[in-house]
Amino acid sequence: MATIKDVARAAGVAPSTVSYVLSGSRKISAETRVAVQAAIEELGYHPNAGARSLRSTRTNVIALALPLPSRGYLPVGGRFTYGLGEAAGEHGYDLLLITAAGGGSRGPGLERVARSRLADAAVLMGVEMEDPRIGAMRALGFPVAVLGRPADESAAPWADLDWEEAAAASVRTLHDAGHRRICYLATVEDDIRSRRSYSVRGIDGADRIAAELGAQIPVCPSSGDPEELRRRLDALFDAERPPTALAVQHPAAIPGILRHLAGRGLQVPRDVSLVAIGNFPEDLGGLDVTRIELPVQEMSAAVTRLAVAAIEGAGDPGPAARSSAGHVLIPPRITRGGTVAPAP
Amino acid sequence: MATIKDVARAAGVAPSTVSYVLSGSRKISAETRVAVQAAIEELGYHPNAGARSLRSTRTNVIALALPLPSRGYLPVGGRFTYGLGEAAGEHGYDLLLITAAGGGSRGPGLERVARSRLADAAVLMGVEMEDPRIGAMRALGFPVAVLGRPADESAAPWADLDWEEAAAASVRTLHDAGHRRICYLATVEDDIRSRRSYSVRGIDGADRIAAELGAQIPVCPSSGDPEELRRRLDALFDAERPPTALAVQHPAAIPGILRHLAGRGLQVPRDVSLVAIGNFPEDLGGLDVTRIELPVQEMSAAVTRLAVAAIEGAGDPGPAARSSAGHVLIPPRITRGGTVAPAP
DNA sequence: CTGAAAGCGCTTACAG
DNA sequence: CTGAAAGCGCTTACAG
Repeated sequence: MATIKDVARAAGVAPSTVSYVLSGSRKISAETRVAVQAAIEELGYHPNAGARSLRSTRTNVIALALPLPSRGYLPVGGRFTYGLGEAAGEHGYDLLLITAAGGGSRGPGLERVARSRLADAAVLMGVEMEDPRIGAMRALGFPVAVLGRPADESAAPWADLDWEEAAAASVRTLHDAGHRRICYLATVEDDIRSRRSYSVRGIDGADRIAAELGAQIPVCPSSGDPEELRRRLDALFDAERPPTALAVQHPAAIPGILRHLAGRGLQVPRDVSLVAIGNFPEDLGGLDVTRIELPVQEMSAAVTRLAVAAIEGAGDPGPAARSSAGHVLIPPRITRGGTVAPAP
Repeated sequence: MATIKDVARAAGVAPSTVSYVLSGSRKISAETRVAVQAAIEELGYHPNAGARSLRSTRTNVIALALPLPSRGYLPVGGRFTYGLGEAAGEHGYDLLLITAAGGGSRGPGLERVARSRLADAAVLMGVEMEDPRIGAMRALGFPVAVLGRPADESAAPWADLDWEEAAAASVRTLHDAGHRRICYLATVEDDIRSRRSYSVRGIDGADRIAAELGAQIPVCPSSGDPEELRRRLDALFDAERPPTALAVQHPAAIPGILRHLAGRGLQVPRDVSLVAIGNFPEDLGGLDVTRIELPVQEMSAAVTRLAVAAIEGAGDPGPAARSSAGHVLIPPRITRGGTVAPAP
């Protein structure tokens, strides 16, 4: 593999000149610049990443700390990897994956990556309301950006769909259609128990809109086990005053829920209206559901921008600048489908 | 951040001794080993990745070259990232993502990563029968392992589900149930046109079993556009002699296909039998479909093992050893569900 | 406008 | 059993 010395020799200049041509941080005569670029092209030269990062303390890599997939959920993390990879690429960064379990025998991935300077920053996914990773990374002086909205909003820059408003808007849509017996089917209980931020925020939004409307909006956790979920639906619809509408924050379950309702002889939307919250377009496989989709591209772009800003601002500005770093709350957009009808 | 010098000072030894404790490549007295390990623990020391890779020409990173998601398919690449990340971790490697488009302004990702030694090897996904990436990496002396089964089977180590046999077994299952009008619904046409290996292998398997059974098994490409797919299904079932059974290699489309058949008044399996090929468990969202699932863990583990072997054997053994490197063909396992019944 | 030199933090022959 | 020294390939003050 060609080194900077090879390029320098081929171009008849000093290695440092090659470096300056590459970084553009010095004025170079057109003549030598052209010669250097020709040599680079000719030799297929790319700077050695290890040497560059050793010298410059920049790796041009962003680490992605994936959550473990919750039982019964699609591995949401995987769906973000494209969006994040592309966003990172646009800023000149590559993306290094860290699975929560990962690291093998080398210890917990995130801390190892931070300490060994394998990356310049980390994007944290599947964040919990009180997430220990944020404090840990801050203690190491390692920049992070959070995909999600933790309780302490000033602890780190973050970007998220506004799940509170998404839940509220879904319920409001159903309420506006005249429904008075609305049930909020929340995320799977594993996620609620571990206080994943989108779970908690969604439930908070349902509670908030209930208070606002002066309505009772019971919240029911979903289950990753399809059979268990069906039992809960049965319990709900076997009750004396069954709901006429559902707001559902468990995207992967939507097709199964629709099938189960049909199996009970309940037609959607004639007998039951439904709004889905936070699904990927593909989750529904062509089903025409009224929904709030997860804006993967927007979220990926936003959190990447924050990570890059955190890298570039690291050290320089005071802690004040770092904490008010930037918060991006993406407003939910509701897509009208065929699953909401006026209350019977 | 602590360096090897800090550790050496704290432990009262030379930096080289710390290095030897870390690598285990030299006998160290128990006393000094303990002292060094205590200092490492104390200081939270992790070796700087850049320095280490510069010196040792090993990064302990495997690059993952993702395919662009085909239109209408779930981003299959994302589903593999967990499996590959964990497998890599078990071998002491991290995973660096390269999206096909990726690299931003820095040029095509894979070649850049190879040339700059950001990784020790690459795993190639979404491979085509004649995939130019394989030759390109070979020319650079950069080890690869392929997730898929390209035409030139000796060009690189590869691991794949045996799609030919998967297709054949699916058709055979339907034939055994007495069906004589079986249609093979292949992958989306984009994938067929670009000759993605699983597309081609699947169709080859259908053709092979047709010849074997002396039967006509028409092959119909699927479509990423749900509406277009419905039109094709209509054309199929409006024909004079409509199929009584489908083998479907387009996992994401299964729920939509079942709904569309139901919409036409066709009951599965009473009127039409169906076998799904290559789906993830979550694709079906609880549907009880006779199917051959994609063995993500097995495939991930196998291709990672091949990548690691390619790294460790790089340079050392002759080209003979490299080309016969190792091919893992995973036999399909059929899971009986409720979508196959005897022919009417 | 360009070059020579130091040094980033490691690993690994070389020496004892 | 341990240490001193060279050097991996870059970047960036320092010098002209």
